[in-house]
Amino acid sequence: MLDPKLLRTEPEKIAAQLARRGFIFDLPRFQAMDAQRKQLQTETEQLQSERNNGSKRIGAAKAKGEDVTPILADMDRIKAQLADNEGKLAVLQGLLDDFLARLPNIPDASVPDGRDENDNVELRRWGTPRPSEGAKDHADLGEALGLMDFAAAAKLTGARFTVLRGGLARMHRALTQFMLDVHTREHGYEELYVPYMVNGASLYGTGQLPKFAEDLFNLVNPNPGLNFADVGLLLQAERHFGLDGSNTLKIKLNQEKDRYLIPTAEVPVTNLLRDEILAPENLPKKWVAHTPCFRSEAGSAGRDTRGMIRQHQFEKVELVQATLPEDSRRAHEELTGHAEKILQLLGLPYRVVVLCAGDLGAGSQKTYDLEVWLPSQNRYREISSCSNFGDFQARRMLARYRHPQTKKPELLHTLNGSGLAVGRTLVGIIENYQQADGSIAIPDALRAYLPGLEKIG
RNA sequence: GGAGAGGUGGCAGAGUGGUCUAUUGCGGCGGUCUUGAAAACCGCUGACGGGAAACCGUCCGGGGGUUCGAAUCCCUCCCUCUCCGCCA
Repeated sequence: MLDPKLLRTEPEKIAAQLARRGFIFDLPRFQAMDAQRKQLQTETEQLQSERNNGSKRIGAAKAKGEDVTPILADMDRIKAQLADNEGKLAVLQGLLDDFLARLPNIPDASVPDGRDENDNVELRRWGTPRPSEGAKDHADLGEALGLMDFAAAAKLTGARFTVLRGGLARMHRALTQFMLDVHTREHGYEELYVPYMVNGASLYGTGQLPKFAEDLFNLVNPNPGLNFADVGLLLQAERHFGLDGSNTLKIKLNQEKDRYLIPTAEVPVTNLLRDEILAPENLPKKWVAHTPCFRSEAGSAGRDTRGMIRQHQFEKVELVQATLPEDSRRAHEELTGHAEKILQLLGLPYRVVVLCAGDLGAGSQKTYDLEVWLPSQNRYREISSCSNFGDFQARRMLARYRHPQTKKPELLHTLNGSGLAVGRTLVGIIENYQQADGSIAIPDALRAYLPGLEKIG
C-alpha cells in the first residue's frame, strides 16, 4: 500500500510514477472519494463528540437527581443522524480501502523504463554457457532415465505436476539441504519452519490479496458462516455508489474463514512481522525457509506446458529480510548476491537482469531476476526473483520498528528472493550437466550431500 | 471432537453500566544525587485516523446487539490455556 498522505499531497507525481509501470491511477475517482470521506468523517466525529458530551451531562444530572428528559430528546436526534453517517462512512471507507489496496508500488528511481520483459536490462553474466548443439531437454533426459514421470503425476492429480524417482528425487532433496546450509552457515540467515496454509490476512499483508486471488489455491471452508452485516454493507455499497463491492466483501469473508495454500514462503515468513513493533537493535531480520509453493497460475496456460519449468507445486528455499528504511537498498544487493552464490557453487551459468518498470511485480519497488542458462532452450530462464518492497508490505501488515530518536513506530522495509527455486535448479543441473550417454554428472558442491552417487543414470 | 477457564497498552496484571480521560507494577526515556555506575527518589512514557495547529475521534481478541452511555450486559465467531477423547 502507498502512503495515503502522499496520495493526497502529491497525487499527480504519484500518478506519473505509476504510469511508468503502465498503471493508470484513477485520480478523479480517488479525489472524489477522499473528499467525500473527509466530509463524512468530520461530520461523524462532530456527532460522536456531541453524543459523548450528552452522555456525560446525563450522568452528571442523574447524580444530582435532576430531570434528564430534555437532554434525552436531543440525544434521539443525534443518535439517528450518527447512525446514518456512520453507515455511509463505513461503506465509503471500505471502497476507499479496497481502491488503495489495489494500487501497485512506486518503482525505484533506478528502475529502467519499459513495458514488458523485453525491456529488462542485463547487468552481468557469470559462467560460460554450454552450446545448445546436441543438448537435450530436461524432460526428455529425465523421462529417458525413467526418473521423471509426468504421466504418473497426471494420473494422480492432473497436468503440471511431476513425480521424481531415485537419483533425481534424491538430488532434489540434496539441493534443498545444500541451499539451506549455505544460507544459514555462510550468509547468516535463521532457518524457519512455517505453515504451508495461511489465512486471508496474511495474503493481504504481502500483497497477493485482493488483486491476485485467481493465482491461489483456496481451501474453502466447508461451513462458511455468512456474515450478514457484511452482506448488508455490500448491498448498501452498490446502492449508494453504483459500484461493485463484491470483491471487498469476498475478501472480508475470506479473512474470517478461508485457508489458502501458500504460493511462496514469502507469505508466512514475512507475515511474522505483521502487527509487530520491533526494537531497532533486533534488525535486520534475516530468515530462510524451505517450503513447497502452490500456484494455480491461471492465464499462463500454454506456456511451458512441457517439463518441470511451470508447475502447480514446486519447492523453494526463500530468503526474507526486514531492515531499517535506509538499509534496504544495500540489503537488496546483498540478498541477490546470496542467491547468486548458490548458482556459482553449483557451477550453473547465469545472468542478472533488472526488471523494467512495466515488468515489475505489483508490490515491488525494484527486482533483480537471476536467470540460469538452459542449453535446450538456448536462452536464460528465471530461477530466482529478488525484490525490495520498501514499506509497501510493511504498511499493509503494520510491520514496524521503534525509531531510536523519536521513539515512535516507523514502517520497516521488507525484501525477499528465491535462493533458489529448487525444481528449476534441478532442471538447470540436468541440462547443464548432461553427458553424451544421457546420464547426469553430479556438481562438486553436491557430492557431500549425495554420498555413494557418482552420476545419475 | 467434548467439558471448563480465559483474551485489557512492549510485558505482567487490576477494572462487572456513568470523572475509565483504563489503577498499578516491570521495562523504556529524562532528571536529582554520585568522581563514574548501581541503588533510591522525582517526572515522562500505548496504537490508529483526521487536522497547519489547538484539538477531535476510534481502539480493552473480531463482528453484531441492548442502552442516553459498554472494557463491563447479551448474541456470534476466532484464538489461547487446562482436562478428556482421537491421532503421527
